[in-house]
Amino acid sequence: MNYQSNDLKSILEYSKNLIDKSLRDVCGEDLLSNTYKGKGNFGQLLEKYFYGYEPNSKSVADFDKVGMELKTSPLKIINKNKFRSKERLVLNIINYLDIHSEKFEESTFLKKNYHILMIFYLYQIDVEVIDYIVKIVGDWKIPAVDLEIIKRDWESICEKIKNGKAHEISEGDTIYLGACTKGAKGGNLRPQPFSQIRAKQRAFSFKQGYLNHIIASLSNYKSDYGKLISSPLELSNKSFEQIVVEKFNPYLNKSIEDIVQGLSEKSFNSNSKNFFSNVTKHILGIELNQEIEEFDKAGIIVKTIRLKSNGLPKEDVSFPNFSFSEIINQDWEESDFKDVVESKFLFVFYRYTQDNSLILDKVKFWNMSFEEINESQRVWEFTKEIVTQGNIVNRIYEGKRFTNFPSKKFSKVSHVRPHALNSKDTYPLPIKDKVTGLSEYTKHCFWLNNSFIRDNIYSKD
DNA sequence: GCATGATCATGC
DNA sequence: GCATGATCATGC
Repeated sequence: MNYQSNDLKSILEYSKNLIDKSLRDVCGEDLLSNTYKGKGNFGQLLEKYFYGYEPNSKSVADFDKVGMELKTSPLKIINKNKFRSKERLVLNIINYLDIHSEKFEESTFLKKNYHILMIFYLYQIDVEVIDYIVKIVGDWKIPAVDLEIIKRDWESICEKIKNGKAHEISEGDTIYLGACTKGAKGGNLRPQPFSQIRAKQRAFSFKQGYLNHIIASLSNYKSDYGKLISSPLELSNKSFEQIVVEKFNPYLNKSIEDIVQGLSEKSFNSNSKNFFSNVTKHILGIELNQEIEEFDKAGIIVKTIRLKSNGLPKEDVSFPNFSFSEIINQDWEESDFKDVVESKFLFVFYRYTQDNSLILDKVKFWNMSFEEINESQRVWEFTKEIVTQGNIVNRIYEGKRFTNFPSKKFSKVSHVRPHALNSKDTYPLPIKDKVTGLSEYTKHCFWLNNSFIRDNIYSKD
């Protein structure tokens, strides 16, 4: 191979040859000789045929002489020449049995993933792996501010293991560094040191939003992001969540009119749909035309809730519509709804007073507990079952259709309801509905029950 | 007053 | 043209 494995510059220069090329372009001869059997993922093939070493899962870095790991990851294209990550980046497997005795600074995770040679290729459906085109090759290290957040993420994952709760770990527990399930669908249970309960195998991962920012930093996109935290020192005695919540403190119990007082009416027109999102940005000190960098990196979902004076949220909270034909072919582990319920949320609660003014009441970060995630899975499985059986409509009464989708009575956490322009705004049904014979149905989505938001998010702690 | 089905309005 | 956040309408 045409590089020196003990020389960073040499490795990088050699790697740049991949840009805008496929594996077939750069190592066609070796590939097409009889050693390549048309099998293997992109990363493995790249290691073997381009870098000339056998894929390994050692706990030392791939280019161990220079302390750099090799990671490959797929991109999707959003608008011409702008790339987004197709998925999270899966890092090393979490060794439940050993990790509790590690310190972050000397951890396997940090040794292996602090310095990464990132190779991003454009994923295309129905294209052979060796024909994927590499788009970005970059020498990347964890930035100092991110390192503080990642350190706390790593520690909180360890803490759960130390408390005998490895089986309750969720990606929503943490900010940038997740612990994603890895291995055979839902199976692959492993022992943990401080509990008899076996836990799903998990690996450290950079969340999808975090990867988007790595991509942006390596490809010099002009960014329209505002930062909440500019120096690692700010994180020395406060967590990220504390810092964010404290920014809301001066506005607590103030009316929405007081909060936006003196600000331009154009941006703070209370009829505008992004009004509350603008108010949140204002409170956090972010320009209105900017996105909040840390939230985007962490995939944090901000939900503004208005509580009626009796404390019940005025509305349930909706999520993106699901496709009927997709859900019947998916497992829970790969479903979009699982990603949603394993996200971290920022809830901003306003409350209507007796005289009908709206005041900022409470702000909190939240993610679903283990039991609530299981409950969401039950709702999801039931929904899948109904669509699979063609059993959507229960009866028609006075021209109105009543469905079998899981209602609020089915689960205290979540229910399924229409979410469409009108009843004619539909997605195709993979199996015709038995009662009506319909082959398409009004778009539906999963909702969080307002009573659940009151009892398990607003009222707790 | 709530649950469920239905629909609206804006911005990309 | 559609996703998203938000709201309406009706019957129990």
